[in-house]
Amino acid sequence: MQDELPACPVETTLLLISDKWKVLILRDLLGGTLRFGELRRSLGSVSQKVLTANLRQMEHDGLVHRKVYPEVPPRVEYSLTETGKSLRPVIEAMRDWGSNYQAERAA
Amino acid sequence: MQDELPACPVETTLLLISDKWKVLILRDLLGGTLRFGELRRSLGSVSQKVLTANLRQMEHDGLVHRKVYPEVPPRVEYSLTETGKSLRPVIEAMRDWGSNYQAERAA
DNA sequence: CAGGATCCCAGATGATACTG
DNA sequence: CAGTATCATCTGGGATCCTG
Repeated sequence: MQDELPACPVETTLLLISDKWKVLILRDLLGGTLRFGELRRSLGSVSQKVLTANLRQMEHDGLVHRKVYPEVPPRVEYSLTETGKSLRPVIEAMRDWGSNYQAERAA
Repeated sequence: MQDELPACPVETTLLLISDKWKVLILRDLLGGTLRFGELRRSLGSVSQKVLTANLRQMEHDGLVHRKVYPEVPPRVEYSLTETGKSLRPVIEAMRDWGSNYQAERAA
């Protein structure tokens, strides 16, 4: 995405994962490798264009690995790089907090 | 913000803090109470309108507390509610990760 | 199946002016 | 000082069509 990183670490993280779908892409790829179509469905309702764009950025940022199989019909698998996997604590923290918030609301 | 929460905890969290400035507002208010103007300056370059809108949503969502002093000139202080403070682990996780990412990039 | 190329839009953000 | 009110802008996102 950008190649100039903000000085603030929090802003740096925001720059890389603050788009609407990136966090959800991480959530799903943390479960393991997925094909483009599988990922698309697991996300809910992303358009191809947007999903592709997000994945390309994440690949460029070193978060996602893209593996193309020279087959017909085409097959492309996405997985997290080590850097991508290292975001797990962030996603988990969000999951935990969201879970508690939902519970509070129910009460 | 919304009153209907998504089923997924991660999405719930996203719904509440995914706006451009909210995470940074949290980052700064985690350091303690701030006046409107102070918060504005510490964020960098938000417009009043946007900052106000974000704070109002966060107040509605129970993350931020707004205290108005009946003085002239006006004085309004913002602080985090307990629910807001409970987001600290999320922000910290982002800070840690961003910090490491910056280091990796430098190398 | 994966994704490139276009056209289009809403909603978030920004800039400015005004006020209790 | 901390807003409110408007108007202008911009871009992420969506819908559709096409293709190797």
